Amino acid sequence: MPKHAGIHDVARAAGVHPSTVSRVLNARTRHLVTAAVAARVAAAARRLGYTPDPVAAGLRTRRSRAIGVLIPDLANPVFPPIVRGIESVLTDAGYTAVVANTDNEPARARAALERFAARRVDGLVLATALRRDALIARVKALGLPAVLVNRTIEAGAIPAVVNDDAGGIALAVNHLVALGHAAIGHVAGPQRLSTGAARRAGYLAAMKASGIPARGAPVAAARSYDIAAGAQAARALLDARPHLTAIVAANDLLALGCYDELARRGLQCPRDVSVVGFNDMPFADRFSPPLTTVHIPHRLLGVEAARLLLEAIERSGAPAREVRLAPRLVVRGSTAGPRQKPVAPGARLAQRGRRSSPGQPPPRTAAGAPRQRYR
Amino acid sequence: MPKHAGIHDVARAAGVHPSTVSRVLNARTRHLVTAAVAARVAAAARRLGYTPDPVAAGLRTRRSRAIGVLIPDLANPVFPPIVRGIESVLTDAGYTAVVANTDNEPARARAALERFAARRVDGLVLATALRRDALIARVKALGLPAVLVNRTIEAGAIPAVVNDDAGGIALAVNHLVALGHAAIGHVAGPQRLSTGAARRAGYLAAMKASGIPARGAPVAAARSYDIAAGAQAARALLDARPHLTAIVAANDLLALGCYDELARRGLQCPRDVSVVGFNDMPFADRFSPPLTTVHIPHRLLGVEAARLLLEAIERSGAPAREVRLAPRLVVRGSTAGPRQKPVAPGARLAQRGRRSSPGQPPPRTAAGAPRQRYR
DNA sequence: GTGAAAGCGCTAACAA
DNA sequence: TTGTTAGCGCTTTCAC
Repeated sequence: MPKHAGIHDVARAAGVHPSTVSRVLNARTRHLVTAAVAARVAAAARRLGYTPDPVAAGLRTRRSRAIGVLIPDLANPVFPPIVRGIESVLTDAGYTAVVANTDNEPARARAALERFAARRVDGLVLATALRRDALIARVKALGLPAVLVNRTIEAGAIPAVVNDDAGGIALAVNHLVALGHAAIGHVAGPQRLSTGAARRAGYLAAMKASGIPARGAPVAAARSYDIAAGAQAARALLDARPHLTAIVAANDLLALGCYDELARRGLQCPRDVSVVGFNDMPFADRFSPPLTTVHIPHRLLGVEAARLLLEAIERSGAPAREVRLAPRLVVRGSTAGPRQKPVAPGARLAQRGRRSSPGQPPPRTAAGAPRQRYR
Repeated sequence: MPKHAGIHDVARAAGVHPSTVSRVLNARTRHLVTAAVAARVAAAARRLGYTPDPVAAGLRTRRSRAIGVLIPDLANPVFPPIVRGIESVLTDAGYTAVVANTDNEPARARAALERFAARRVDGLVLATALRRDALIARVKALGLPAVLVNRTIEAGAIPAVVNDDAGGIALAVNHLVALGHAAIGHVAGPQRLSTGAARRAGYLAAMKASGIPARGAPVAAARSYDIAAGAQAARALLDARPHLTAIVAANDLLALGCYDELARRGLQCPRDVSVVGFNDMPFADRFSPPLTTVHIPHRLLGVEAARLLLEAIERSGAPAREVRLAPRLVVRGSTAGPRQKPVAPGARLAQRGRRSSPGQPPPRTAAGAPRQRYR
């Protein structure tokens, strides 16, 4: 059984009343106490190994100093750095971050939210937001300060830290256009998520800005942000438009799905089709080929979200700011100029081992690709 | 301001005494109450949206129903699945998992432990254990039930869920020997960690069992489990033994470091040197070449750890069991038979683009490698 | 089977 | 400046 010294023990040892001990230990009230007494109390506390119980304190003050963090999928490598950013800021501010996984299921998110509410968390960081999210209404009903991170909601009177998704996709599209591509398709993310919708819109806008007509900008949306869904969407996209020379994927996992579908068709990346991802997840530089992608400042996203939340907790009247972080393009080995002649639709596995035709720019292979390390 | 209905509100609404409400809501005491009254109370509770406050309850019962989880590095992809396994078991059992990152720094681990203790967690899951870990003494002094996961301590009277590290490494060594390798080196992990030490010992034992003399089993230990340290160790290893045809790395990140060092020397994997990793981290099948590695059941590791902890909490007299999970080898593209003639020590970048000599078994390339998906 | 009362460890108001 | 008192929301004796 854990045995903790209580405030009474310290008070007895220091020969003062418990409330004095409390005053000494609380930064806001320490100045109300004689230096001599404060020293005596501090000494007794140290001697007894006394740790104030923040839970009991919270019961009285109605502040738990705990923050609930909702993550859609910890196994998606984008989120751990975000979590660490959140955690580091909150810990430094004296809060405890309690993170829960939702597996992208609204029901789990709801359940986790209720557990957080029951534990009387002081605020929430939500990385799970849908564009139209019933959870938000519940959060507001509970009166809990909350900040969204990475994903945001449609009509947002709630602070959020997001990427410039449209701007990031424009970077990708422009990179491909500069390489000489015109037949560029988009494997979009789930349209119920702000990232999926914003990146899709950004793709369409960037294509238009490049003078490519709307019908030359095909899109297939994936049902979720994972490899299998990416492969499925790429398949639909390439079935409809076999002559595409480049694909902009809405995130890196979808890009990996594109890799798979290209391989299945006997097409090589980037020789036959260039692929760009989004997020620059850890190890994206290790893929085969190393993935050209849009880098987002993962950790900073978490840091800013936590700061915004602390701000919202301090003065609850503050307006709901949205912080938008700038992404940047990281060029690796999955993009190259288009081939002179697009591959025939029937091209199959036989082609796999073939070397690039002479006269073409040499394909960038995994080994030869310019490699840029993450971090 | 969050507004929660309290037990008194429910009592008033149901026309009973608060203690009766408490009895109804507590599974252990519900049978002490009339069915009629119980129904009335339940209805009132639902109507008011009453959620019992586990924190206040904990103050009284001295059980917080919270478990602290210490993770060395969430950004290492091995840990998220472990965390999810832990979380799912604990959540189902009515506990809240509070996870903290230690960045592999004992001081942070200690600080996090003290925060956990202050919050009166009911138990701990530690993924951070050093072979000789001062933290453990503190945990025992606090009287907290604890379970180790993945890493364990030297002299262990504390329950743990670990991999059969030696057995896993034997799988790797035997695989290489079967391919015809004899000049096999080991890039070991940090020797202050049980995984680093056990895998090193396993390597030496397996080499010996294969009839390879001890001096033919060179080892270089990395300072930490990351890519840079792996590259550094591989460098030392190859400087000392330039004729190695295979390297067994103590984990996947170290294996990636080996990839880097081989590339730097103008050597190709697996043509010139085969590499085996350990852990089968997510996306290991995506590397270039896809990594042959020892798969460990990440999620199950977490699940078992959580179960063991719950067991330890229920009956604190239980003996400290150690659960050892069996790994399995996953063969991908980073291993192949050795070349007839080892590459000359001076071989350099010029060699990079060279095709494999005729008459050799064709190197397994990324595209052609047998690929086995994780999950 | 139900009500009454005390108290978990702490803080905040008020009194001295 | 320090002590006193009440009570945060709950559980658990103990009476009835």
